[in-house]
Amino acid sequence: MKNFYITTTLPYVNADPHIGFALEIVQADAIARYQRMLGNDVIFNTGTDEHGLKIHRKALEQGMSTQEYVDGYAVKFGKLKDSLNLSYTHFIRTTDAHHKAAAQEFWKRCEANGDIYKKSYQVKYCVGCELEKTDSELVDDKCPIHPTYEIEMISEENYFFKFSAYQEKLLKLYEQEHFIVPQHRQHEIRAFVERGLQDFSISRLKEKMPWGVPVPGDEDQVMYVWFDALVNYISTLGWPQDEEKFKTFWPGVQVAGKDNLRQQTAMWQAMLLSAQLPASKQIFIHGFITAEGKKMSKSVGNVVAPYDVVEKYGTDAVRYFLLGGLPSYEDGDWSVTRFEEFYTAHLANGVGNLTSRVLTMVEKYSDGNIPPKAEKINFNIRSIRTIEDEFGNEETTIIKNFVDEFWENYETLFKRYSFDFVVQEINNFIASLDFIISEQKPWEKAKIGEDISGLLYQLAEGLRHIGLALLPIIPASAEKILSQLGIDVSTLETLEIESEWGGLLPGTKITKGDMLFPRLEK
RNA sequence: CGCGGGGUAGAGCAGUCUGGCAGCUCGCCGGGCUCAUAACCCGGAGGUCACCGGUUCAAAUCCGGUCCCCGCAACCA
Repeated sequence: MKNFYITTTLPYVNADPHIGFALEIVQADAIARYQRMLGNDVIFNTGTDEHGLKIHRKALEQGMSTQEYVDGYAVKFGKLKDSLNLSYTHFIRTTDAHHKAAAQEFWKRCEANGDIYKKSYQVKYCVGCELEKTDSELVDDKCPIHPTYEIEMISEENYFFKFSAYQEKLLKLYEQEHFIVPQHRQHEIRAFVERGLQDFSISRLKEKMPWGVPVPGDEDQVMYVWFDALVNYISTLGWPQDEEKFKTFWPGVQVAGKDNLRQQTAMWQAMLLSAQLPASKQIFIHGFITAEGKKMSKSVGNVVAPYDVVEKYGTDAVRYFLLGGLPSYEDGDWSVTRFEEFYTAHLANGVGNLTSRVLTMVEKYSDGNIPPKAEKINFNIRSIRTIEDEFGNEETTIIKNFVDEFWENYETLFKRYSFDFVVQEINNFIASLDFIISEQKPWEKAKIGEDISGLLYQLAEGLRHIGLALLPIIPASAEKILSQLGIDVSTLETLEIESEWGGLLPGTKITKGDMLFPRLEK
């Protein structure tokens, strides 16, 4: 048994949960569940990023204390666990005392390494707004809200992190193949680092922005939110107090959106190097979700809320679409038509219907008991994937060969985080069973008194494999399939053992349940 | 010359790294079947792989160029 650590990024709590974050956390959940099936001990971390000016301001606007404000959001994000059936083991809030202490210790290590220095720099300031402005916020060097005021230059002393010192080391890190998945993201960040790095500011004046982790040894400054937030990936593991536990789980796998590429694969990695800690093991970068072909935005009002769609379609339908209906590496589109099409084609007509027809046949033709195993039955599986024997004959393979190949592909695709192809592979398996049923016509054979027990066994056993394969994707429905086949999910062995052909015990009583995926109302 | 993604059947996409019969889902047309959730199975129609040029026995794929769309720099993952 190995230890496996996976973490999402922490969503910033200035808005309600977003379907994009639901994608990220469901992907991480599928990976965590898959790793557990392999028999590994898994720590799966998520949480909330709760510091910074934007949050502080929002709380002020809403007339509540900042703590009250973030507490409310922590609850909202925590509810995703039930809503999306998540299996995370750790939920960290960056306002947790142990996290703040860890962030300060991390700071000290970087400082001890000579990577933190104080510098005064110029900021542009609009007196009208009483706020700092970046160049991109200004039009013709004026604040668009207060064009009659002159922008003032004020100078502020902040701490900086020597990002520039890590260019070579980062480039070295990117030589490692598959450090970032997909590959083109690794190329992208490498190109960015090659262009040269600038030290970045990692603190803010406390009098302007009190809502942050105090900088060790300087009463007047708090950490800039990014610096403290990134440390969560290791503070959640008990670093620095529990060095032993930390070492057994770190480095881990990180999941992040493409907007986070620089922070996760460059800044955070440089920070780890500075604190003399191992770099992340691997970082998976997912794309964004558009809504009906358009970018989701609050002002347009087309933001898809995970709670709404779960309420309408159910947890597993949403998980299935997020993982199987969107490209795993690129941007994808959330549209009601596409969602419903996918649901009908693959959940209702696919796995739902297959489960129903297989179980009904076992009921009707085998008194509801799993029949004896077949020695060998030949199936034509040409519609699924052409497998030829040494004579070039396509029709001499039995379902077992097919299953072995299926699990091989399943593993490869899962380890590449190609969830869309994993789901496609499962759908192909389902289609193959549907095809075999049509081809073998068990109802006809039963009518003329032919023995179909071997065939029924293989179909039920095939369904068991589909149930297993679906466990990380749609856990609740997969458990239903398995329990209808008389399998208690809590007694499952590792995937290596369970994926062997023939695990289903003849004589087991099956119990047909309700429809897994009812058809959507037209 | 800021960074990145994309243009493939009516729609949505895969295939491009590593050149080798252009594929998948939905929709459409025709047929089959009754174990199953109006489901399932078979067959069919539908393509200038954005455009121009090059390399090659062979290009959606590699090389050079052109056009167009989208995202990031502003709430928002």
